[in-house]
Parts: sequence; structure tokens; C-alpha cells
Amino acid sequence: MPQLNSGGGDDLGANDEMISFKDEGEQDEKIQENAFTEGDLADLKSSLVNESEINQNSNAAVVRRGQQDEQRVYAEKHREHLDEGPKHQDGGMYKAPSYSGYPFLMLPDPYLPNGPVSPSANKVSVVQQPHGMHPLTSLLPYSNEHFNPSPPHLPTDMSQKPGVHRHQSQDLASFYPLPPGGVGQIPPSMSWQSQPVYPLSSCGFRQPYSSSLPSSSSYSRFSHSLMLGPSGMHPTGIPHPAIVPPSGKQEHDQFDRNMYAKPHSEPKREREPKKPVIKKPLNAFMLYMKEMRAKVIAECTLKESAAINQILGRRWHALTREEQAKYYELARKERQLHMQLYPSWSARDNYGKRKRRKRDKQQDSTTDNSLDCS
DNA sequence: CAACCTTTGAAGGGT
DNA sequence: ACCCTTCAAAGGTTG
Repeated sequence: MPQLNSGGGDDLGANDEMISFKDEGEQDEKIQENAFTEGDLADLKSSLVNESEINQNSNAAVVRRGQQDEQRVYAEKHREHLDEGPKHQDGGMYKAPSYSGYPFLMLPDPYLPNGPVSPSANKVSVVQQPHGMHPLTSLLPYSNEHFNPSPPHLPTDMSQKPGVHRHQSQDLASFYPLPPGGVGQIPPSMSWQSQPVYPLSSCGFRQPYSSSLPSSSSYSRFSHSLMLGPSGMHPTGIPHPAIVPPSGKQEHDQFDRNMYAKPHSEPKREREPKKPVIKKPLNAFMLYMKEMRAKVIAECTLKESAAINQILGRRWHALTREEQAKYYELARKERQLHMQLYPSWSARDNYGKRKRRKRDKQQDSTTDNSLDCS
């Protein structure tokens, strides 16, 4: 549905965000939607709004800053989509998908671990982490603080931006380690050992409840699960989140701690790591789900993902543009990052890896009300 | 134990 | 340009 302007192509769906908001008379819808879980939403929203406000302010600054440069480019391409301008003027986010700093170009603050209070960071923090986890940790993917910097020759621009601050390059690496070979070979030093960006364990969400994340996890989307490591996994040895062992679901922690660590360290495992699977970057909604799932679970005491996802789907629609925009932007960044790291990767690569046949999902679209917990 | 369920969005291929 | 399919997360459920 989003292929509104199909063009999206070249730049990672710049339009995505607009699309979702588009038509649908969301205004009304939102209002109605709110009804279903007022409590939850109110809560949710309040948290979002508060922070978002902050974000907006700071964000504006950032945008302003960054926009001068790259936005220029970006804007040019997507101006059409943004024509709604007026509305978003202060919304912040929408002023041109200010990609103000995309990783390699200008690592946006969000990606900077110690970065000064980065506005963008706030942006992300929009969603409060119920469990003390910094939102960024969950939203910002591909990052690893420990990730080793030995600056690999990054694909595309990375290397060409000498001007980039040093930590940037490091962070860079941390976001998305080098792709193995075409997509892949991760130099030993580069292995995702430190942190995943993509989920590692299925229990990810549950564990977070009980602990606070080490600061180091701050950038990984899955940091919680990672850090805690379902099994106290050591940070090192964790492959890049986007990369998953072919056979297994990344969720199983068995997952390869060795996969990448192995190359240079423990030779014990015989299992040869066939080539790792690089997963698709998460879209806005997926990012939202990841972040909010725990909250919903806590609030609703639900466990089934299917049910939770339904709730999240509704909540997603209930979000304001700005709120959603945050996720769209994050998703876009992820996509860009992913693209830079795995230039040759195609979504098609993973086709057939999962034998799913959605078969008839069409049928009863019973509009249950069971969506709101409580 | 793999696939299903459930959501939205992105991407790719086909027409 | 539009439509359809697949995958992304996730964890309980089902066959």
C-alpha cells in the first residue's frame, strides 16, 4: 500500500512516512481509535508527547543545522512528498525528512553514544522504555559500542568522508559492521562481536524487565536482550543483528555466539557457519513494535504475539504523525545504513528462507474489540 | 519442531 | 503504475 509514489526507490522510501498518514482520514480514525484504549493510549501518548516535544525543539535545531547540507539534497528529491509542509512546519520531523545526519555522512546524534545531548537522540527516546532501557537502545540498530573500529574500508561513502569526526567512523562501524564480503566478510576485527543490532533472542523483551542495561548497550536495538544475554552472553561473540545464522532463528541464543566470534577465536565449533543471513531492515512499524511490545505485555498481561501485534497495530494508527514520523525516520536510517553496509543485499535474498505461506488470511476480518487490554 | 498467527511497511517481480 | 507476494519481530499455539 505504501507505494504511493513508488519512486521511493532510490532513496529508501523517503516517502514512507507520508504515505501512512495519507488518506484514511486519519484524523477521525485516530480519535476513534483512541477510544479503545484510552488509558493506554493516554499514557502512551503522554509519554510520547512529552518527549516528543522536547524532541521537536531540539530536533528543530538539529534539523536546521543539518538541513543546510544534506537536507538540501534530500529535500530536493522528496520535496514532492513534503509539500504538505505547512502542517509539519513545527512538527519537526517532517520538515523534510531531515536526514540530518545519516551515519556515514554525519552521524546523527542518535547514533552517537556519548554524543552530547543529541536532539535526535531525544527524538528516539520518545518512547519511554518501560524498563529502564533507553529507547535508543532498542531503536537504534546496528550499533555497537564495542564494535571494533578498525576502520574497514567501508563501502560507499564511509571512507570518503574524512571530515567526519573520528568517533563517527567508529560509531559507524558500530552501527553496521562491515558486510561480510560483498555482503560480507567481516574482518575478524569487525565481527559483530559486540553487539547485535538485530535481535538475538526471543526472550529479549521479557528480560529487560528485570534489569537495567549497561550503558554499552545503548545503541543496540536489541540491546536488552543482548546485554542480558539470555544466557549471560558475553558481548563479544555476538554477531551483527542483521545477520543471522542461516538455519536458525536468531532467537535461539544458541545462535551463534560463535558464528562470528569463531573466525578468530574459538575454533571449537565444527558447525560451519554457512553464510549468515542478512535480515531485512526493520520498518517503522516493526521498530515501533519492538519498542512497545514490552509495554503492552506488561499492561495487558498478554503473551501471544498475535494478540499483541493487533493491539500494537491499532496503537500505531492512533499515533500522531509526529509520533509515527519518529519511527519512519528511524526506519529510514536503518535502511540506509543497511544499504550501505550490504550494498549487494536484496530483500529477495531471503525469500524462501522461511517457508511461510500466508494462506488465507483474508476471510474473517472480524473486528474484535479484544484489542485493548484491560 | 516448523509453521501459524497477527500487525504494518518495504521491496521485488509481474502485468 | 498498479498489484501481489514475501519478509521483517515475536512468542504462544497448533499440527
